[in-house]
Amino acid sequence: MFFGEHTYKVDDKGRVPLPPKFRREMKDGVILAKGTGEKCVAVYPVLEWKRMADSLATRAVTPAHLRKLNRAIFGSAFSTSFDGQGRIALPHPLRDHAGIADTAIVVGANNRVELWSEDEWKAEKASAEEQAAQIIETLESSQ
Amino acid sequence: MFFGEHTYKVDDKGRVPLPPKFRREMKDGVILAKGTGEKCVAVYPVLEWKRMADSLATRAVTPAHLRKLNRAIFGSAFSTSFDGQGRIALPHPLRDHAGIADTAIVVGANNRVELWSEDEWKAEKASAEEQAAQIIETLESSQ
DNA sequence: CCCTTTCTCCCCATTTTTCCCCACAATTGT
DNA sequence: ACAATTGTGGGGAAAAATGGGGAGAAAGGG
Repeated sequence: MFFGEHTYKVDDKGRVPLPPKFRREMKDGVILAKGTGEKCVAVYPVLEWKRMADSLATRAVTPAHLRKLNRAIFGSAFSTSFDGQGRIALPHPLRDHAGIADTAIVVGANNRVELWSEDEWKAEKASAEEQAAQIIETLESSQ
Repeated sequence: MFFGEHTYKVDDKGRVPLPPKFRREMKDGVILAKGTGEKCVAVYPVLEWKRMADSLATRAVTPAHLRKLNRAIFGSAFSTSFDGQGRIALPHPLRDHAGIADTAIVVGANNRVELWSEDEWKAEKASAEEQAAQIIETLESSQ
């Protein structure tokens, strides 16, 4: 389980540290993938990612469908691990996708970790909080 | 398992490098074939390709059917291996089929690798991601 | 049948990138 | 206050990306 929001520098070699607590849950290696829908990079512990990939693959209805699905799932995923200082290297396609320059916001999101650029995160957080507030409103008014 | 999306130059002799991780899984040689259905080149490790060809052959319903199948499978397949720099040479028929000019997108898709032209990949990726997103939606909402 | 041309394959060279290691400052916990 | 951990920055060795050169095989035309 990953919690919290942390800010880290991305050095000019594209390396990002993760919080020590996160590393300990990911020492077997991680899978980097594009955040589905959002402009961020998703970081999964390998086991968690395999579980997800399997449950997706079983939804394929035809061979052509499965090929396409594999392309989407595996094509956007990169396998990597930590260096001696607890950093991971961001592949260029992913860094571009998330628009991450020299600062990354590292966000714990239950079963995965997400990396955001400062700008995208600010926008996402604002809209997330607004939506959450609305949901809470409707919940409370229906009591 | 093949992961990720990588961009490589195709030199004027039609040679394409593959990522080092892919080479290590393919050092016994590879089979190049037309992507079934899609405008791409499929690259299989020999063992994986044999497994596939066998499983197809056992489903042939008549001898004539089997002959036709063999022609289709083996006729468009090329056996090759890596040169000293980790490149494979693309036979002309395949390069034409995939419309690959001077840049190839190398996509890991689980048990195989695919080579795409920039344009075809852009289109395919968009539709593949859309499909995946739909499935993810249904997964999440069914939880 | 032989010569020419093309293509393939293998080797070498250069630049770029990646990876692994070390160093130091800042922070945390004891 | 001290020791250990963590954030940040680089240096240097190794690997990888890219580009050609040239020998030999295959193809094609006279």
